Amino acid sequence: MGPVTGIEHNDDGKLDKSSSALPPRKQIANPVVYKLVRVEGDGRLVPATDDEVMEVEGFLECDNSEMRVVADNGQSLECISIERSSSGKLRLECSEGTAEADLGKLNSKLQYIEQILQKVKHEEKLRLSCGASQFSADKLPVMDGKIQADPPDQEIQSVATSLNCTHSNQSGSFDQCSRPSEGAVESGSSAPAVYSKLKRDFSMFGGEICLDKLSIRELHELFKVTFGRETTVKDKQWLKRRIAMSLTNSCDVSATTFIVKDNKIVRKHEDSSENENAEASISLENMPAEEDVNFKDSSAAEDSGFEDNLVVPETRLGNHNMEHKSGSEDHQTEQRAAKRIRKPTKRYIEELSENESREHQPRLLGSNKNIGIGYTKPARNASSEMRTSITRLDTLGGSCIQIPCVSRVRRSCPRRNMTSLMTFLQTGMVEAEKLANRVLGEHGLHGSNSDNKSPDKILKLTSTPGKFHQPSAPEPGKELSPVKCTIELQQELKPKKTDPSSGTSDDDITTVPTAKGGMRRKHHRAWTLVEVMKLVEGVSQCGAGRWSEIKRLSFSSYSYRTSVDLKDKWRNLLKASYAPADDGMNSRKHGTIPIPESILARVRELAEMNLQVPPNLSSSKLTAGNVVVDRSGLL
DNA sequence: CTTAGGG
DNA sequence: CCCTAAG
Repeated sequence: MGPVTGIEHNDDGKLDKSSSALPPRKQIANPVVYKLVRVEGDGRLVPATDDEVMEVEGFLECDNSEMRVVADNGQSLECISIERSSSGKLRLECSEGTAEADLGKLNSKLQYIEQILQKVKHEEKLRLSCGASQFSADKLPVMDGKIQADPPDQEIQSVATSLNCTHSNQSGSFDQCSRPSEGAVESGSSAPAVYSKLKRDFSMFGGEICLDKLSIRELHELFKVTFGRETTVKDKQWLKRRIAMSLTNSCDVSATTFIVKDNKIVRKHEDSSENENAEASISLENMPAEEDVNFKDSSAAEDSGFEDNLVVPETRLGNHNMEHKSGSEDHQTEQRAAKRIRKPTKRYIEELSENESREHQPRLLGSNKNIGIGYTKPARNASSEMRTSITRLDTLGGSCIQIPCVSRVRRSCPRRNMTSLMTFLQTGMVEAEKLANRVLGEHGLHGSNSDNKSPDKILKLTSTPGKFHQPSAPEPGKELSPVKCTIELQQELKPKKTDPSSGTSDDDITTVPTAKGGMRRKHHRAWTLVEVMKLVEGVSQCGAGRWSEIKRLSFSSYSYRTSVDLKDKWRNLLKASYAPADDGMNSRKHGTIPIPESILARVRELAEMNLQVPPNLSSSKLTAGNVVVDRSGLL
């Protein structure tokens, strides 16, 4: 959803929290050291600035006491099953490996949760503005307009689900926790089960309503109780919102599971006020109810598809819960929810999209739209990407966004990095896709999503969250792979089949977007043996120097090889054939592919031929045919 | 536009 | 590979 209405600040999204140094006590208690870092688009972690730290500080402080618990538990418990990678924005760095992973998960979850919350909030606001407020009045008091609930939305459900999911992880303890008064909480929901659950969760808000009546001083107290720290903020709205958030979070936390935590929370609430207590209990209740089921659902949802933002939110929720569990208290969660939330993500996304859009979009639009779609399928491993893509969707609005993501991915991976296996798969897949596309039509519209899908899938499977290199379908993926034979065969076949139309598709792959004046061409494509052979053959047939002709005859399929390229390559071949004479070995330079002696020999012959023949050839094109014959005979 | 050659 | 000059 769009902009974050309720959220005040925003971290840019990239920021992450974690922290180590800031709160002294935390360090003491917690064996794990957290560091606040910003995750750059490329995945690098950059130390957070003071400002950023400040933003997050609150969380840290609050967490101090519990963080440790979380960490411990988290490690042993396995905080999150959901694996959304932190690729995007936030990431926790931990000194401890295990903790690290968990934390990362938690963070990602938090992010999702935040997003959801924002979304909900946003919706609520809208609703309120529309006059829907009545709705919330009784059942769900509107906290700040934040979340209330209109359960009808799937989003809410998803949220609930996610919450439950979290619980499920730690299910054992949960059950014990309690679900005392589900009925009471539910108050009047005629909605479906899920819905009702939500309501329950939100019932907490009921307490919130009271917030409105509270004086600032009272709010401060409440704040203190809730977050364990005092606040000097005089903004009533802010306080209310904050508290509301914390409450919401607390619910999650309870869900998360730790009894201990629950206890803590409960205590707090008790101290603070009746309302809070009620909420806490409620939240607990809610969570436990659907634990397992929810969890599964959420995961399923992810897998099923990201089309809806909702899905993402779910995931996030899960993460969020995890975090709570990990150690963050209400207030932590709250802060995140309030601050981090989506905005950052959006920005982040936008930035990314911009960068990529320059180069990728043009290409994508023209040739591969499908790819984007394919991504939609969520893969856990690819979570980071997924996220990105999703985000993009939000930003751009619409399916279009997805495409960019894909392109982006492609971009990131120059192509070759993928393992040979990948290449192999890709080649096959890509070609198949291309063929299909071509058959369908070159328009670039490819009607077949399926084509895209498969590649995407592969990519997802293969690729790891981190950086993602994907050779990507769009690319011809011909020669890159180390495995020459297979690839070569494919390549050869492919060109012939696709030749006619291939030009277009190839272009996509190869062309260089060159936005400004910068990038000129593609990312150097290594010459494959097949290509070299073709070149030699072409030269033998057409004669050296008639590159355009050779290009047409032998390289029509390879759009990325221009006549100039052929010429250059030939030049290199000549050099190679002559100079090193042969190492004795077929292989040539390290990086370059080994050129079989036979080919070199042939190149030499042709070279000699050219020396002799040139006059003849040059004499006339018409004679070319004759010339060719002669040559062949000579050879 | 195609070649040829230098970077 | 890229760029440019020359035809």
